[in-house]
Amino acid sequence: MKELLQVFKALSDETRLRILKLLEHGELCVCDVVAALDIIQPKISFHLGVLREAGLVKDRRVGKWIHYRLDDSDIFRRFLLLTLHEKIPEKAFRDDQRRLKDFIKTKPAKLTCNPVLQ
Amino acid sequence: MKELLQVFKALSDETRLRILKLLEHGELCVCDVVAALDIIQPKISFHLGVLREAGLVKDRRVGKWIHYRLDDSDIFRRFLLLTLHEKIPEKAFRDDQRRLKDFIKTKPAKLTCNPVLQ
DNA sequence: CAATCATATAAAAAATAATTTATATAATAA
DNA sequence: TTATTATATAAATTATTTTTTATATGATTG
Repeated sequence: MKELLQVFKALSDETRLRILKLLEHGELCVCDVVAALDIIQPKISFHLGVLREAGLVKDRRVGKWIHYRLDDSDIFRRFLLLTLHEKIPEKAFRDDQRRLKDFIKTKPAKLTCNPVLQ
Repeated sequence: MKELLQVFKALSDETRLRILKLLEHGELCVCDVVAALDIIQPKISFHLGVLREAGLVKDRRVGKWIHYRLDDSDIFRRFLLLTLHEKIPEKAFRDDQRRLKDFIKTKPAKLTCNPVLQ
């Protein structure tokens, strides 16, 4: 009950949906998300924390970076994430995707942070 | 997107989950819900409004009463409601169910309002 | 080990949502 | 048609959540 509420609350915010959509294609570090959404870092950290507490994302430290990825180990959350990705068209957050691309392109040093995206 | 947010927000409140759980077994009028949840009427009306706006319940007038029922005409909402009913044990809101029963029992005149429950 | 970089957290401020109280509306009953 | 019953709505208050600003932590690099 409390858990259900926590998951629904986590999904009740546009910034957080943007983050989840961004993570659809794989793991990202906080600074990637900051750049993609063009939102200040403490705000992103706050929202990532809400998503983590709700069990919708997982984090792991990689050197001085912290990487976040979707957590679909639970079937209920997995369905919600699938629905989200299906219901929200790619173009809805086209700008986020573009800024992410640009950020990664213009920062070759960043590749140590996110080898997945090379 | 806006619609998704609206649905998740509607599900992010304990009172509203109690209402949805109560409606699992069929249509009820506002005064039934008021009695079952033991919550003042304007508050119940407010929450029913939120659920209605989100497309999770439907209403219809029956004489001077207004009946509410789950609206599962959309597959996404239907899944959410099913999950809710599956994830929240019956006993979680046992008191609500009991108060509803008592209310209906002690008000025979009410049967005009809710023939379903005779 | 001092400086820097990436991220988290705390405190204050701002925004949003829920609750209460009072009143309006609409249907029915007297 | 007046009174009553069921429900909705508006305004004011309270509570919760989000945002901002400032600072702390922890790892890395020079």
